[in-house]
Amino acid sequence: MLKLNRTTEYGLIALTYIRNKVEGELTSAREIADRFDLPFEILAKTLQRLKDQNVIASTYGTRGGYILSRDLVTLSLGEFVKMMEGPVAMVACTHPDVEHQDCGYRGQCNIRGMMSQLNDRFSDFLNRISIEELTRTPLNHSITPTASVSQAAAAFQGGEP
Amino acid sequence: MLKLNRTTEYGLIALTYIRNKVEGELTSAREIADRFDLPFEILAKTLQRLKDQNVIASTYGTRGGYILSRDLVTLSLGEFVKMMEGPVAMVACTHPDVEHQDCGYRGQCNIRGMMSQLNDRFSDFLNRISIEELTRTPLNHSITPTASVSQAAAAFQGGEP
DNA sequence: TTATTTACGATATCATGAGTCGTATATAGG
DNA sequence: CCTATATACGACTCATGATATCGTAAATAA
Repeated sequence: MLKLNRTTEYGLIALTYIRNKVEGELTSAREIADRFDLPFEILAKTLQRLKDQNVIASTYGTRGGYILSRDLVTLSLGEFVKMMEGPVAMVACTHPDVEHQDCGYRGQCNIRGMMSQLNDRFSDFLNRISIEELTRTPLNHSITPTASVSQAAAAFQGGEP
Repeated sequence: MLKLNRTTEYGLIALTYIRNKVEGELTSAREIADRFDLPFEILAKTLQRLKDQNVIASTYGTRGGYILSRDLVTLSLGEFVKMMEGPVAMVACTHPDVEHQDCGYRGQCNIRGMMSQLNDRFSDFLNRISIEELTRTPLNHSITPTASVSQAAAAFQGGEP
């Protein structure tokens, strides 16, 4: 179904929340988990991962927490997804990072070339979207039911599933 | 990892093969399964699905098989994936077709608006790619090891996973 | 009548995503 | 020094959905 992992979603929720904090204020995993009703352990791991990738920085101890440590303008969705989920590819067997995983059809696949091109275009699509853009909120820390969904429905391709 | 279903891949392999047949010649599921070493039952179902969606037409009986019945130029990857896998969305909960599946975070989600926009852009990306384009092969029925993979690797974003 | 084909549903298997549990380590504050 | 609150990290279980398999029906050419 081509959807993002939960961890990626949690990461975006967390980053959106953190980046809207006043400059210099720390955010704990507990705070975010409570605020958005997310499973604490998973969110904690997600944040640790973001810390490993130098997107956020951590402070140990009682009043510790996380703070933004990277310019989100230069962080693309492609890079972000890669951090969260590993190599991005619509078709795994053509992906350079996964190439050693021989799909077995190597010599008799008639779409490998096209799929490789498709992967490129897809990764290009993801790389043109910045996390800065994606973590903007109309209102700060917004709790918006978002009315724009109906527009989305209109723009979406028609036809029955 | 944002990858296509196997059925979608099988469908593309099949369509690529079928469209390169000489005009009017039928192709059986067995023929494709044998040719590309794919599980027959699944491929058969895939073809039946494509037939239900009027992409190909079927002929019953001993010398039966499938033939193209739709202009692939007007068939987009977005539409195709939807046929194969159901509603396309990077984030399920914002998708109009899936909206009734309340994710539970409705009132307290800070990314719903952005995710809805992302879904739109993603579906736009998929809709701009035609299946005609995607099922072209450099050589007919090509069995090509595709050298373009190295270019793909170069174009791909760098950094370690 | 038989071999070959599409058609369709039910079920089993398996991979992986998602979540849980347990423990270690650091630090602020009393 | 002690305790509450954090991050840090690994091992494990569980649920879901993708993938594959099985069985059977129906059509048609030879």
